[in-house]
This record gives sequence, C-alpha cells and structure tokens, in this order.
Amino acid sequence: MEYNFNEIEAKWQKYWAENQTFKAENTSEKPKFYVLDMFPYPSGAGLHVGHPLGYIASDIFARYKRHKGFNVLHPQGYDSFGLPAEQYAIQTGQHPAVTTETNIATYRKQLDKIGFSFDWSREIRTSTPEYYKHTQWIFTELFNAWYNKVADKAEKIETLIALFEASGTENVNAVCDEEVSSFNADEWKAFSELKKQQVLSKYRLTYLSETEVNWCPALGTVLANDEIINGLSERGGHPVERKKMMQWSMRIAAYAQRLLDGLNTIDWPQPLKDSQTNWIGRSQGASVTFKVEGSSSGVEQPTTNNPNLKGSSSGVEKQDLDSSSSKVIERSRDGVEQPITNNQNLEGSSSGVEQPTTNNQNLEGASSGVEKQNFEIEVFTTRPDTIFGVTFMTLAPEHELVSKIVTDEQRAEVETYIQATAKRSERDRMADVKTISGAFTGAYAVHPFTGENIPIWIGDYVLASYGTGAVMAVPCGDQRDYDFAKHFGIEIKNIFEGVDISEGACEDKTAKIANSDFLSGLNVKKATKLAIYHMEQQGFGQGKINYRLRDAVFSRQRYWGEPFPVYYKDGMPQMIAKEHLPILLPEVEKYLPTEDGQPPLGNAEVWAWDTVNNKVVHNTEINNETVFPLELNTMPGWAGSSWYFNRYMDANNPNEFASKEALDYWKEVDLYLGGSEHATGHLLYARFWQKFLFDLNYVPVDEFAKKLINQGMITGTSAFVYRLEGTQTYISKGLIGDQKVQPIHADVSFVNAQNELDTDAFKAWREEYANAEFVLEDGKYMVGREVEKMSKSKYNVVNPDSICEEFGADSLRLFEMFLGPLEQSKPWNTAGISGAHSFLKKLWRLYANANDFKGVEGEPSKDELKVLHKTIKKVQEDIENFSFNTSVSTFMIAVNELGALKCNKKEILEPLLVLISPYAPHITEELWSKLGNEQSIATAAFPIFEPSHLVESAKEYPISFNGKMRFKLELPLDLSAKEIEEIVMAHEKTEAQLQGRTPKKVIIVPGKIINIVG
RNA sequence: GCCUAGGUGGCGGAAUUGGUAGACGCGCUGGAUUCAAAAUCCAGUUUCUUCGGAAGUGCGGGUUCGAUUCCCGCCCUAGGUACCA
Repeated sequence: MEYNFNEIEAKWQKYWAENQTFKAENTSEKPKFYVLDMFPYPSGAGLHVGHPLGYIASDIFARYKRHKGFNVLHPQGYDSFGLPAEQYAIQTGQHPAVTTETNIATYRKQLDKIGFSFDWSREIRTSTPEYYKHTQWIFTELFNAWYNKVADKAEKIETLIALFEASGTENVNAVCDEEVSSFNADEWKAFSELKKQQVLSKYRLTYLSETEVNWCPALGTVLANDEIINGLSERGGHPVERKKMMQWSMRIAAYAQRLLDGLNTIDWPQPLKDSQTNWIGRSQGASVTFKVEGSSSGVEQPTTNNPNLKGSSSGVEKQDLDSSSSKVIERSRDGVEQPITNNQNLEGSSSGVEQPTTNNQNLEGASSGVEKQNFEIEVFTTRPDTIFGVTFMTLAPEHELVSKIVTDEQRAEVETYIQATAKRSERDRMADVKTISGAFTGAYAVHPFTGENIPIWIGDYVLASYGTGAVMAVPCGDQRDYDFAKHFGIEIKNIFEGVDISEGACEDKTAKIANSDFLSGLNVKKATKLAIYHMEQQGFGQGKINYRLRDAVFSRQRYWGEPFPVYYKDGMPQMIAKEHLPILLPEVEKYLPTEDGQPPLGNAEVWAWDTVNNKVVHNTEINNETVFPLELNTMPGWAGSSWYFNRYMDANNPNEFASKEALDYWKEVDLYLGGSEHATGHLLYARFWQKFLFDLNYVPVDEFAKKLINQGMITGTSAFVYRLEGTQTYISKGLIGDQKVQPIHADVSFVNAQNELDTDAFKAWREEYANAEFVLEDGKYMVGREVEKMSKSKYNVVNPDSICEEFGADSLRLFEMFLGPLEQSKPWNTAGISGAHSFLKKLWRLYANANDFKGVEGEPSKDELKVLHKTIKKVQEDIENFSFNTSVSTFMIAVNELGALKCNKKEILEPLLVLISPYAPHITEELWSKLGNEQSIATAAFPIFEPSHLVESAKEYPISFNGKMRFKLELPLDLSAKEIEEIVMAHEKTEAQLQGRTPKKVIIVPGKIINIVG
C-alpha cells in the first residue's frame, strides 16, 4: 500500500476539526501550558514557507506537552488592523474589512493545510468589534489612571483626586507632565470642573499633547520617519513638513524602571533584552544648572522647569539621594516642543530626518547683548564628580537658548553652522564621528562652584533629543569633549591624580579626582556623592536618573484602526463608559484624509456622541450640550497586540476582556515564539500594558510571557539571469567572462534544482522578455544564485501550499525543522525536501512490512529496545532544548536502524510513532490507527525512557597518540585502567605508531578514551 | 564605535561537562533493478598522499595528556544600537 500523503493529511485534518481534538479546557486537573505564536498580519500576499517556521516549532512543542500530560492552550488569530489594507482600500475603494476577510480566509486555508494543532474555537481578530471593544476599554482605563510613585504603581484617578482634596499637591508624588503647578486642597476645591480636568490630564497615563508629525501635503497624510528620504516622501518624492498635531500619548516612561527590572525575571533571549535595555536607556547622574554670564540672579527666573529649553523633556526623574529631601516630582515630558525624532522613535522607525527648525528665524530677531538676561542652561551628567574639569559648555545647534545668548560678533558664524547642521540628516551626524565641528556663541556660563567664566559652544555631537540638549564638557574625562577641545584650542584641565591626558581623555573610572577643591583625593563613587550633596545644598543641581525612553504617541491619522471611545466637550476629551462600548468604526466614503487635513474619520457623517441616548448619531445633531463630536484619530497597530495574549484565555467572553477564573488559571504565556524585529515595538508596549493591567488588579501576573524564543528568518535563494547591457541577449552564467551584464531576477519557479532556466517560461513571463535571446552553455541556460530575503519583489517566494501539494505537510514540517537551528536564519532550498520526504516513505514501509501495518506482539530484541530508548532520550532532550533539527536526524537514524533490524514489534513501533507525531502528525495518526488504536495519537502518553536498555558491556575505544585518534579497539567495559593499558600497549598498531619510542604517559579514561603521549 | 549572535566539506548542518571532527540530509560519483524512466536499494564522497600515512573546524598565540569546545589578540558576517553627556 502506497503512502498517499494527500489523502491521509486531508483525512486527519478533517478528523481533528470535527472532534475538536485540540480544544483547550479552562478547567482541568492537568497542569496548564500556554504556547503562543506572535499572531500574523494577514497580508494579501499570503504565507510563504518562511512564515510557518515558528508555527511548526511551537506546534511541535504544544503537541509534545500534550503527550506529556499538560492541558495545552495553543491559539491563533490575526492582527487585522493595519496599513496595507487601508492603502489597498484607498487605491481600489474596497472596504478594508472586506479585503481583510479575504486575506484571513487565505491564511486560514494555508494554515489548515500544514496541520497545526490550534484551538480555533479561540480565534481572535483585532479588527472585530467583539475584540476592539476591550481595546477601547483598556484605553479608557489608562485615561482614568495615574502613576503613584509612592506605591510605585498605577492607580485609579480617584485616588489622586482624593489626595488633591485632602492636601492638594503636597503629598502627591506622581509621574506627570513637566509644567505642573502646585496648589493646596482649598485651591483644588475652588477650581472649576474644567480646570480640574486640565490639571488631571497632566497626570493621566494617556493624555493629549501637541506633538510634531511629518506631514506630507501632497499625499495628505502623516508619514513615519522611514517613509521619508532626504526630506521627501518615499512614495512620490513630495516635500514633507513638520506640523503640530494634538495627539494621544501613552505615559510609558512611568514604567521605565519596572520595564527594566522585569527583564531579570523573564527567560527571553539576551539580545532582545539588551535592545530593550538600550531602548529604555537608563543613566544615573546629576542635573546641574549653569547660569549664563550676565544673568542677574535677582530677577525672577522664567521657571524652575525651564520650558525655554527646547527638547529638555527627557523622562527625567529627580533622584532621592538625600533622605531629608522633600517631595519629588517626576517629570515625564513637557509635551510642548518635542523634536520629531523623539516621538517617532517608539514607532519602530530608526532613521530620522532632521528638519530645519525655527531657530533660524529666531536668530534674525534675536536680542542683542544688551538684553541678555537671566538665562540658565540645565545639563545632565553621569559624572558630577568631574565638575571641576568643566572648561566649556556645548549646546545642541537646535537648542533654543542658542539664539538668545549668541553675541553679535558670533552671530554670523553660529547661523552658518546651524544651517550647515540642519542639512545633515541625523543619520549623517551619527555615522560621521570623525569630523569635529562647532561654533562659539560668544557667550559664557558661570561655573557654579568656582565662579569662573566658561565659554559656551554649539556642536552637533550634542543631540537635542537626549537629556537637556546641552552638556557640561569635561575634556579631560570624555573623549568627545577632548577631541572638541583639541580641535578648537579650548583649555583642557586635568582633574585626575597622576594621569597623563596629553594623548586622550581619561575615561577610566578608577582614577582619583584631583585639583577639585573639596573633591580632591576622592574616588569616583565618593566624589560623585559629595558633589551631588554640595549641588543640592547650594541649590543648582540634584541627583537624577535619566531615561531615554519617551512617552509613546498613540494617535494615528488613519481609517483602519480602533476608534477612540472619546468625545470632546469644551475641548476636553471625555471617555465613553464601558457599558456603551464598542464604538464602531464608522462608514466613510473615502479613506483619505479630508481636504482640510483632518484624519479620514473626518469624512464620516455619523460620528457624534449623544450623551443622553448614549449612541453614535449624525454630525448634524452636534449641539455641544448633549451631542458632541467624536475623536477623529484611530489607535496605532500596537494597541490590539498589546493585550491579545490575555484574550485567548477566554476569547469568547462578551462581557470582559477575560474572566478572572480564566486569567487565574492560564496566568501567562509559557512559551512565546516570534521574530526578533518586535524587540522594541510590540514586546515593550505589551509589557507596559500588562504591568498597567496588573497594577489595577485585572491580570494576575505583571510579565505576560515567561519564556520567549526568536525564530530566525528563512531566506530565499534568488535566481538571476544576465542581460548583456542594452540588448535582449541573455548570457548563461558560465559564459559571462568580462562582458558587461545586468543581473535580473528571474522567478525561481522557472529554475530547476540544477540551476537550469526554463527559457520558454521566462520568455512567456513578461512582454519585455518575449524577444529574449539566450546564449547557452552545453545547450542549457544556467542562472546565478544568491541568498536574499524572501519577498515578492525578488521573485524568490516559495509557497507552502505547493509544497504540501507535492510532498505533503508532514514533509514540509520535518524539512523546515531539519533546515537548522530554530533561531538562526537559513536559506530555503526546495531540492532538500526530498530527504525529509523519503524518510517518511521509509517510515511508512517499516510499518507496511510489520505484518501489514498491524505489527507483531511479542518481546522486542535487545537491539530494538536500544534503538527505541536512545531515540526517546535524544528526542525528549532535543524538544526541551528547542533543538528540533537534531531530533529529525534522530528519527532518520532510528528508522534506518529499525529497518536494518527488520523490526515489526508493536512494542517498538507504537512508542516510536508517539515520538514522531509532534513533528509529522498526519502520518503518525494514520499508522497509529492502522496498528489498531481507536483514539487519536494526540491522547497517547509520551514513552518513558528506560536507561537500562542503553547499558553496554563493551566499548570501541578510540586510541589516540598525542591527542590524535589513530585506530579503534573494542574492549570490555569492565576492564580496569591497568588491564586496558596492558592490552593497548601490546597491540601491534601501537607499536607501529610508537616506532620504538617509549611513551611518556598513558591517559586512560575508562569508557571514553585512551591517549598515549610520547 | 558599542552590544549580541555567529564563522566547521560542494551545500544545510551535527559533535552532552574539554575526550573518535564532519552525525543526518542534499548534491555528486559508481553500481544493482528497469526495454527505458521514475521510484527503490548498495557502495563511495574534508583535503593532500609516495597508499605507510599526514594535515584539517576564520587567522595568530596560550592553557591541557587531549581544544570546534576554555583563555588572550586579530579578521570577517549578520542583527541591534546611542556621538547618550
């Protein structure tokens, strides 16, 4: 009987679906295990063979855990809001919901063909109202919460109101905006409702703030940083300008420290943890304020928070170093003039185009030296101990103070420099470390300890987006400051004891401080502490912890996303109560922004909130008394994916995002699989939301995934043909020689395993190739091959459906695992699948030969038992170490050996099937039932390893000379070292090796190796 | 620059705490079977070799009886990143 994989696979896929074999129970005696894949965005292109790699691995693990007696939750769903569907809608006018539905159907069909053990009864889609009503609810919960630094967790906003009512801001230690004002309880009570709301909004975990975006008037849309190239839009090359927009932000910076600390409690790959650590970017030091020379100290300062320092909002927190220090307000951001790069950083884009800022205009009208007054420069330093080594200040060219302090003599030079800097993209500035540039402003700052005048420079090595956008330069202790000082001939003061700084800065943290007044003679640690103490005493500085992590912009000017459950009354946002959710995405005629630049929801006609009837009504009914306009932005792609793992626990619950019972049972994901590209996007936001939900007691754990594994990419093997430049002549690879040719991608489906091109198929592919002429070698056209990312545009995509069709899902699953270690990226080569496929055929034959699939009862031989048990041991170890490639080899070896032994014993063949079934579930189900079993193999227990079957009486010893194995010798294992030595030394090959020499030493490790030295 | 992972035959890749380098598969070569092909099976396949052997895991050192594995320095590739004060 033939191995008819198509028939077998269809049969069992149907069986699993009909019997709900993989449905997880929310109550069970068994221990729980939750295996999750990062859910896919259902794109129009469908799955290629790279996508299922992680799904196959997680499926093997899920099936293995079931065999091991666990109640396994292994769900799947779709991250179905997103840009491509919207883009397609704009182009074709089709509703994104329709195309999304079609794409999901394709995905589902493809997934089903591979035989995954998903519990499809828990499928979710982020774009369905049943799902996004909870996303909307979580948003309102964030709005109605603040971060209490005393409790170090988020709390309901009511507890903040209670504090205000009791004692005003006196006892409040919160994460909030920079420019909050202080008030007492009576003042609070006297505030109008509007004023109260305005105050509270500075504390809420999601808040509105004006942030700058990349606005492209020609496309009528906002662009991400990586959609902009040299100041022009990637699509179309239109100019992009910076525009301020009122947007929702998430106060993720409040969680910076806990997000950092949590990394120590989870088993995630180190590179992933490292990138989160870098992203959060904690540095400890001090904030120091320098007065600009000429400032009159008697005059009232603008504010202590210095809002005139552009870009000074850096998630900075005052550090409580001195127990006597009073109330500490943590600042998260000023929310006013964020340089664009900050806001976009969190969106996963890396590059930033530095737009010219308004500084140039400021310069024109800037005051002359006469009016120079009461300016301060706030800096953040990690080395407050080196403050006596400060010989100059450097401001970022974009720093707002530059235009105010520059002297008339230096104005022209500074202006030229700023303009030159503005032209350089941030990427340029980053890449070019060697060029040192800057300009002197003519102004001086006053050293707060010595009173000396310190020149103020600007330089583009200082970034406006980090810290305060200004540094106190200590050339003797910082190489960049050193280089800058050397270049411009600025004084370099040595404040290190016995260190030579003639060649470079001393960045060694063990050096002792010298020439530093009260800090002299101290080590770094002590000097730092003392310096901060003095700064705090004299009121110009304090200990601080600085985080790079910024609050995340949460608004998108798009259609295909979750609508905000928000309406506006007197310009203040109001949340719609939980019981009225979901607020359904309205119908619009066009998915483009409105003509006056409003987001696409501005096109909706029925988009107003009736507070009396609690429903969405026509815009014409807006009266701003009972009917109000609704929010026009939608939520970003990461909203729905930040909590979906909790939804699977109770996916069909209509009332809550998940029941308490379900959450308490499943708790968290035990194994999470996905690509490393989500390191700082999805995985950081999801951890943030989980911690927030934990703080409010909605979830039982504050980290949602115990263990995470990144699967590597499967790359494609592209095929190239070589066109003689300017002709339609294509030269076979081996004949190119010195001729000038252009490599052109050919579709990999036209090329066979021997790299020969089907020239007719190529000619028929596209009109431009119809007249192609080929220069052949040996009558064939040979293509070139190159490994690249698998993508449609490179014509190297291999589709899993066609593989399933031709070789079967079991072959695909085995082969994808066999390819190499899970985490590594590796090239796909369809030719290799024949190995996996012929293994399955061999497996089939082994059972066919065993009493026509029925097997034989009776005691297996010692050798048969040995094969089985060494396989059990290895496979179990491999799965638990996620080393799936090696267990496939192990199966091949086992089947080869059992085939050689002509094994037909049921006692061997049955457990072997259970071992293989997580990898190749269809064929094993079929053989399992042919052996006479009535239950699905999924219910079978994993075989138990019995070490006694592997005990050997003899060992084939490798005999080494000076560490090199020269020959082998089989010896009984019960010999003593001495007996072994006698036998080996008497052996003729030993004599030949030694050629008469006497060995210096003989090393014998019984059971392992014999090494003769000499 | 820094961080992380990696570098082993023609290819994908094995090698437990330092103990037989190249398992397993692809490809290739030869053979069996076949009218022929597919499929299947058998043998071979790191390099060099005077056929005795010898060398060999990116490069150069070191530790060790013994190193793909541990240590030091360097080179290259991939991913991440921040000129982060």
